[in-house]
Amino acid sequence: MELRYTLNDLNEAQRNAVCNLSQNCLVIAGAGSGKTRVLIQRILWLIEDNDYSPYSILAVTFTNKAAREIKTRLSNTLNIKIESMWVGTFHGICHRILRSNYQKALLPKNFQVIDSEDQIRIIKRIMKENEIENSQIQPKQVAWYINKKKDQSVRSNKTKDDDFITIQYNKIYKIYEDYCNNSGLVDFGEIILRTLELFQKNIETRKYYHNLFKTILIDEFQDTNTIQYDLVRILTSNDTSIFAVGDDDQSIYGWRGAKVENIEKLQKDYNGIKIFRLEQNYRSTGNILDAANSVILNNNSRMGKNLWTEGKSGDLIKIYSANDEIDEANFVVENIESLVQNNFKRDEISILYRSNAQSRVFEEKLISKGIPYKIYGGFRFFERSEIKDVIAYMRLAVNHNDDNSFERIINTPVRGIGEKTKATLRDFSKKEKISLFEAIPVALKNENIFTKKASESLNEFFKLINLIKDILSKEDLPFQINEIIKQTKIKSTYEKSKTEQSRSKLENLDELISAAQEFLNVDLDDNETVLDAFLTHTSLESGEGQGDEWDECVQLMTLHSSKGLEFPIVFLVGLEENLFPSRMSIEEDNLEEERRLCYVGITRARKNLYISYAQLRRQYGTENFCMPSRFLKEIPQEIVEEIGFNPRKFFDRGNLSNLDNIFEGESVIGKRVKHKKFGEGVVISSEGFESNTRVEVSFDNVGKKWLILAIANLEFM
DNA sequence: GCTTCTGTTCTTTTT
DNA sequence: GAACAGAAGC
Repeated sequence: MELRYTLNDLNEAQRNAVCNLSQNCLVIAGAGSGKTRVLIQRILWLIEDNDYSPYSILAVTFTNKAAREIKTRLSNTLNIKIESMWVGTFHGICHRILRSNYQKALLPKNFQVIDSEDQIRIIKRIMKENEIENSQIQPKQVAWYINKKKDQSVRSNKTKDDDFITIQYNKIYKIYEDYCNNSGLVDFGEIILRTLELFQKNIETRKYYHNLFKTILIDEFQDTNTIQYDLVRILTSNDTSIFAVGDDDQSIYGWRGAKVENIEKLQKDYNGIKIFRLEQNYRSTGNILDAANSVILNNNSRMGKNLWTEGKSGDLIKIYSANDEIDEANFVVENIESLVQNNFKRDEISILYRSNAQSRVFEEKLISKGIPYKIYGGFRFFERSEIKDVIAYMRLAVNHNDDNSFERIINTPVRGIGEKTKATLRDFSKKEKISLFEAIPVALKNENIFTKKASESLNEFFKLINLIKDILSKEDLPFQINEIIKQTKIKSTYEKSKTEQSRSKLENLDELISAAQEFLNVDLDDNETVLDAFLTHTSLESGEGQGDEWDECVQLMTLHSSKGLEFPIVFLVGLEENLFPSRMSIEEDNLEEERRLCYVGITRARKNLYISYAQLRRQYGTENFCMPSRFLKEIPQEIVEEIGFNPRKFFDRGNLSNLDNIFEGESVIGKRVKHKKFGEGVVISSEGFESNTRVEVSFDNVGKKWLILAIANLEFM
């Protein structure tokens, strides 16, 4: 049945925000107050009641998932070509703009988007080739530095050399920039920076988009970073209106450069902006809301807001004290089983955790009980090595300058081209100033550069890429991919090895073909082919929604990816110090963002919230005793029901008795201790302070272990 | 040049 | 525990 557009089911505050003619609006909306709904209704109101063209509206979301959701909901009401609407992430929108303006943006027509893994690979190679090998400089950190610079619109020629490290960073940045330019590659940060520069340098282009976009709507505004803000700024003319929706309490991407201050900046830069507040929550029970409110109250830097509900207080929040991570998973999965028996659907239940690595235990338990589940994020489909190999073949065939793809596949599957041959080829391409791929035929003309065997292999490879180029001009995408997998011998190589791993890789390759199948009826922009669109899709989208389309799955994801979603039942797991809040954030004193993440987690729940923590957790191969997260203590005791075999009673804790005396001005390192289970040993290091103190003990019989002093109950000898 | 073994290091979140 | 790098042996 087709839904009709109506404003009737909005409350007054929501309706005020949706229907107003002020040029610029800022909606500060708490969790569950109908934020997305307001955004969608606003778009509909502009189109249906104010004669806006659907294509004159730019709506920016934070994730692809959110963009898809908005598009789906709009298409239920509007009878138009939704895909052509400007709804997407900053990256998606900017990419689309770059495609149509590639010449002005100084990009080749077939430029390709690379993901963070590619970026790190390139940096690694650059460091090796330029002999910048120093234990203090890690590729990951260099990538982080470059991305940060790009987020501040700082090009490599504008960086400042502060110390030895930054000198090296800047040197790599410069080479990396040249490398990407020569290879026609664009990373995530570059997509945004290029677009901003395009508008800065080309007044005509800027004017074109000023005329195109009458209004700009931005979801999750608290998560915009500096360059994204600048981009919004440059896209607004005197006639453009802004509609920003955000919640400072849900700002959880500071580590990626997000600036909550942008909310205040917006109020300064857009004079007379009208502010609306949505504080009535329609999602959660009173108890869940109380928990969320009391946790977030511990943060100092807040704009201030208190969510309320007309609903009932509901069930108590259940907090389970697990023996270890396996016991925790048992608890969660057993409860899921009984919930499903009580007529809850599996997709109404979610398990939320702080780090991706935590998902494994839950997966194993769910599999053993035969409960379907779906994991969001984590290992992304398109990031799997076998998938990236196939994509690299396609990319190299499309763009011969793509040295990164070349390096990836030149010897995958193995064809006898080793380090020596590669090095010779690299030298040659550098000397001739041509790409690695184009260097092959030229180099082969010179006798005796390579061994006879290497020459043959290179020649074979050259022919193979040309064959793929030919394949890509025939039939459709699924056929092409299937053919590539065969011709490159990727398929036969995996088929030969009979391991479980190879079998799953083959399955993934099949999934890639079905992903291509779904791509056949995609809407294309100007200047774009199906192949272009597909290759972009593989780096800009994670590959969610692929494969298992059975909708009734238990939902597993990190707290970060849960933002914007809601579930009747939420299991919030791993509430332990050093895990959540994470060790990094404790060390860097970044607890407020971590607390906001907790707030996000709690407010995902509509009806029932289960929280759990383990007293012992195996991590990175060792056993660690853990302390309950400080966030647990911030939830009012009256709305909590503590369950579990051996409740830790974290509310009463905090008294360290005799241990305090031992610490008074004296180091524990070197002291001999006795543990009930592990026996005797020597303390070899310690970190943290007060109730957070952890010590590393080298036990005589069981080796080294990290223990939490407050819990381990060590006897000092 | 390829494969296998061993030792080392790094462990947060994502477009 | 996994991913990676380097060495040894084929």
